[in-house]
Amino acid sequence: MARRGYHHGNLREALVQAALDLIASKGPAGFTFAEAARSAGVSPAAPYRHFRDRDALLADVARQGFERFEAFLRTAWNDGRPDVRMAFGHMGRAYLAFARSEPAYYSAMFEAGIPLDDHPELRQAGDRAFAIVRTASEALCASLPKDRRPPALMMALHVWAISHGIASLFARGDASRRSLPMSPEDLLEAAMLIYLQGLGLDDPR
Amino acid sequence: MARRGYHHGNLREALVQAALDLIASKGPAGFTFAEAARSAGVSPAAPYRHFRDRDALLADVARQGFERFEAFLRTAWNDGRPDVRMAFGHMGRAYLAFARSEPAYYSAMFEAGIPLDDHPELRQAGDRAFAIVRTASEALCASLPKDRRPPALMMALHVWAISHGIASLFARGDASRRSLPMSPEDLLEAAMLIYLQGLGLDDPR
DNA sequence: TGTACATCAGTGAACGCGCGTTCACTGATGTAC
DNA sequence: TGTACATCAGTGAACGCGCGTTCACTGATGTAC
Repeated sequence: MARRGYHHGNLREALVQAALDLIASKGPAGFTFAEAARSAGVSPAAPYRHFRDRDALLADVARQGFERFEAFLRTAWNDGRPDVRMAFGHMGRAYLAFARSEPAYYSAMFEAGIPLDDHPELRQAGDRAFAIVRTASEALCASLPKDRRPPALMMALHVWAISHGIASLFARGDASRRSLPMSPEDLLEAAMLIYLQGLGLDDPR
Repeated sequence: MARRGYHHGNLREALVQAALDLIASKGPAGFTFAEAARSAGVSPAAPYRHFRDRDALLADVARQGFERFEAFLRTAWNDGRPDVRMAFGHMGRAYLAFARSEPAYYSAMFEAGIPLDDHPELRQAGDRAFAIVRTASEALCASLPKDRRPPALMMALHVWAISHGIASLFARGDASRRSLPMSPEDLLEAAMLIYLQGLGLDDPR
């Protein structure tokens, strides 16, 4: 984070990184513009060159988070390889892995209370991440006989909700996490197995 | 909220109510001790007669929330009447109804980031609410043949997670709620039907 | 290659604000006798 | 029933603090010619 003279060189990114550190240690509400500036080694007025205000920075963090999340899920899904069922499982584990390894991003994305109506680019980034889950759900639905095929959108919403529920109750990295008699990953995997069985997708093993 | 002279008469409750209003409109982070005092019509020093500090008030709101939540779920479950399956459905709908009608409580309970280690009474209140879900899950599991009976605790965790996921993504009352092509209640009910089918509980209808 | 100048990204001092918290205090309440 | 007094729940003024934001400014960068 070394300054190279009067100009910082990379202040915008440094502020985002500082915000992430602050969010990680104090939650989205504990993050302040002034402290982000301080930890980037810059005067309190400098951030205004890059962000309209505090909320704009927070929204940008959330947007970047959704973009990383999308890329992360996409990689795990890997276009349904080696097979749809395995890829689906990978995606679920990736969801939890992201929430655990990037609690600050996750928190900015889902818990900062940013009004989506004021930040259309944020909603769109979130929609793009959800689209991965939806694509995966469509592939899985397509493997069911036509007469008992559930709506893929509904399935995607179910998967998202259970993943988010487990992540925010049991896998977040802060002190309000509940303890659990098993790993969040195992809990999610078991839920998915039962759910898919309910849809008529027999366990291939 | 009329004062009856020098003594307020009911300041403790008035502060809790003020905190709920503030949380409802600005989130748990937007709530301040000073503003709660102001809206209770009392000097900024008065709250210290009833709460050690700001966090103590917030934790008390969350604790009361869990107690109401527990009572609410208990009533909906109604000891498994008229039958276990219907009562289970009632409980699920009650979960969402609580999140929607009491967003401030829900937010204090699950999103305020209160460290559970510092507030054992809060963890206990949460555990008691969860116990309702667990009792209901046990009753449902008991109706399955012994050799394919899943662990009731796991089932309870699944139910809690999917309910919480749907509530916090789609049923919360603020601007960061996602829109949905169906009601949260229908989404949850469909998920539960599929899940129970996966466990081998045939739809009784 | 050198120079003038526009543009950009920072400074630093200042502001008003509301917060959490403390303090010595005082008005009201309730109880012992 | 009356009175003295302990206790309780409030006051109001004050404090130090860190915040978000603004302003006129200045140092650095890059580009036209």
